[in-house]
Amino acid sequence: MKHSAIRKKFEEHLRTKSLKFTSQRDRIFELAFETHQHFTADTLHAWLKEQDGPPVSRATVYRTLHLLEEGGFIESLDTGRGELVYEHVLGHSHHDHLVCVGCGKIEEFRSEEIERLQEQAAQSRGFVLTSHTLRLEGLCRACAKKPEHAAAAGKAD
Amino acid sequence: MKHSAIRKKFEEHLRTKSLKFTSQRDRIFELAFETHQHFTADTLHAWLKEQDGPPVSRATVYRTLHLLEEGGFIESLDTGRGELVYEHVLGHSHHDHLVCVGCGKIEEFRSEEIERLQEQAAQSRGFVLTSHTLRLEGLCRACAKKPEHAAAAGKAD
DNA sequence: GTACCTGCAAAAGCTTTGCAAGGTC
DNA sequence: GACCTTGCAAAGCTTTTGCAGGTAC
Repeated sequence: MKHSAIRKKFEEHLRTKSLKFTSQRDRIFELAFETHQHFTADTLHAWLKEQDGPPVSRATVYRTLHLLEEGGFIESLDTGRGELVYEHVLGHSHHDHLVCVGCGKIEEFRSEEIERLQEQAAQSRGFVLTSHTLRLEGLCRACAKKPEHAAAAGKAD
Repeated sequence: MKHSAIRKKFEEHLRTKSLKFTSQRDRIFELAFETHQHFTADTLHAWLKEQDGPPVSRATVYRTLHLLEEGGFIESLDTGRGELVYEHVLGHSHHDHLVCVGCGKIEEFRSEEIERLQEQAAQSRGFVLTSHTLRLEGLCRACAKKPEHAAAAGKAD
């Protein structure tokens, strides 16, 4: 889906819920869809500060992020330590994450087979799936080579 | 692995790191391994309060939980909303989670095939896996029947 | 006796909320 | 003009930390 189409969807979403299209929401939306990185509310807030426009409060960032999440425009996943990370979703198909515990890098991947097996596992237990999170943790190629991480690569204990 | 063996391991772990075996640690350890549920630090703290013994501070609960996690006795997974949930691990093989978004129930499951595919996906991207988290979200059989959840089961909106 | 531990209470970090002023439709 | 939004600052949560007294070894 193209950026302009997604943007239309967003405006439409706001209209549907009789919400206003404000400049703050516009800027937050744009940043969320311009980046190809995962970001936290705080990161996005910092990006806004770097921009030319007037400052946007942290509260508004959080509120808008919720709005976008509810609307299915972005998704949150957590770093594991009390912080939510967002990524845009529309125009960007579903995928899972490989997280490097050495450097924090996040890679995305997708396996149709895993998706299928998940569906199957859920069904056999009577669940109707709405979403899932698969997070593989380990060391990326670069970190696995570093001596200080050699131990972690060898064991699971 | 039997409870007594796990307990020995725990005592040994403490000794190895020249840490003391205190009554607080003992009680926290016991609770973590007695339960078959997932628990938060706060839940465990509440369980301690219900017991006959003297109260144990929240700080100690957190500290001991970290200790147990480091030692590989328990694992944490997050609910998705700023709260860590623990479960014991030794004497309890690896598994993934099915979480009901309707009632919060957590079911465990394991699929060898998914495990294998994960390994494969990681390897092909140069990652050495240390752990993973697979969390399927949806509605359990009971919740899927409830009218207030019917919508969620059908759509992703 | 020497670390190490504990409890308390305060602090920290992320996120949410109440309220009055301001913007959108 | 009505209602939704914003910003601010304060509060809410879970988790962490400094310190003084207590405990295991």
